[in-house]
Amino acid sequence: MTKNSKDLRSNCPINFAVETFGDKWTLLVIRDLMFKGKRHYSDFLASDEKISTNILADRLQKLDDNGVITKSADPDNASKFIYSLTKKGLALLPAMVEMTAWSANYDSLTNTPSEFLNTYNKDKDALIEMFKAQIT
Amino acid sequence: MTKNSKDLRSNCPINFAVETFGDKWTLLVIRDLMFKGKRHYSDFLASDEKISTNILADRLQKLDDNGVITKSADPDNASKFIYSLTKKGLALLPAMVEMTAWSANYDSLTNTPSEFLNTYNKDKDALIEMFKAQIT
DNA sequence: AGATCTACTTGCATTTCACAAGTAGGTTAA
DNA sequence: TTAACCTACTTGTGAAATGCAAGTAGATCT
Repeated sequence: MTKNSKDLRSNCPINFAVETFGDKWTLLVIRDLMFKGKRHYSDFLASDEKISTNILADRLQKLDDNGVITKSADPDNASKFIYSLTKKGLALLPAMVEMTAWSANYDSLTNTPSEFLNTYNKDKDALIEMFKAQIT
Repeated sequence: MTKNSKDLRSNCPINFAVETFGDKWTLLVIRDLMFKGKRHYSDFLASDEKISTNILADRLQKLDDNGVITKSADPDNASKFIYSLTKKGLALLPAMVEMTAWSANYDSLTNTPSEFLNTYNKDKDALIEMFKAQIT
């Protein structure tokens, strides 16, 4: 088993995306890292959607395996770990912004701030840069 | 149960996206409609990833229920149906393009044409318009 | 009219997931 | 200094989703 033989169903790029985050939970963890500044295990557990702890542990591990996030010791507390997006994870930002815009347009109950769509419609690149600058 | 009470886990836009296409198969069906011109049940069944027929029937139904696709009789063959993207489904094109670009950049085995990334880097809007024009 | 095509449904075994409980190491407060 | 608590998990068990094979009903081709 070499580095690149990951037993994908196909080499289609959309399939690669699906194999990376095509489930009910992974994208929510990425969202928490990207837009909500969450960094610790217990932060993710506390999200609105109530992810269960075994699923969270599994998804964090898989995201790490796939190079989307990294796990490091927290210098402020030896019993905590800090999870962060890698460059590869950060590169999902444009896709996340597009998904958010789509939902804002088609989900009548969405809680997307109206300012998001305004900026999205005026200057999409600026919106993406704004989020990028804010992610630590 | 009103039209908008869909029992979502939250009103987060990313969660809405996940509830719509967050599984191993739905995005592949959308891909086939968007980029591969597939329209009939048997076309989707024939994709590289080998979706099984009960899962395909279920996903087509859910996409129809969610207003992402429509199902109509085929005027050329009374035993066939034509599946098409709605406006809501077509609106996923920018997100699909971003996901494709991400995979093209980070999956060494992806079969994305190099021309895709060239055009994406030069003029993203033009790329999206090009695909939009091509979807019938 | 019989075979084939098309879009499914049904049944069953396997895999994945959700929920609850348990655990091991580190931290805090008395 | 030790007991309670915090943090990041793992384990067990039942429920749900999935995969595979077979069956079906209406339409079409020959």
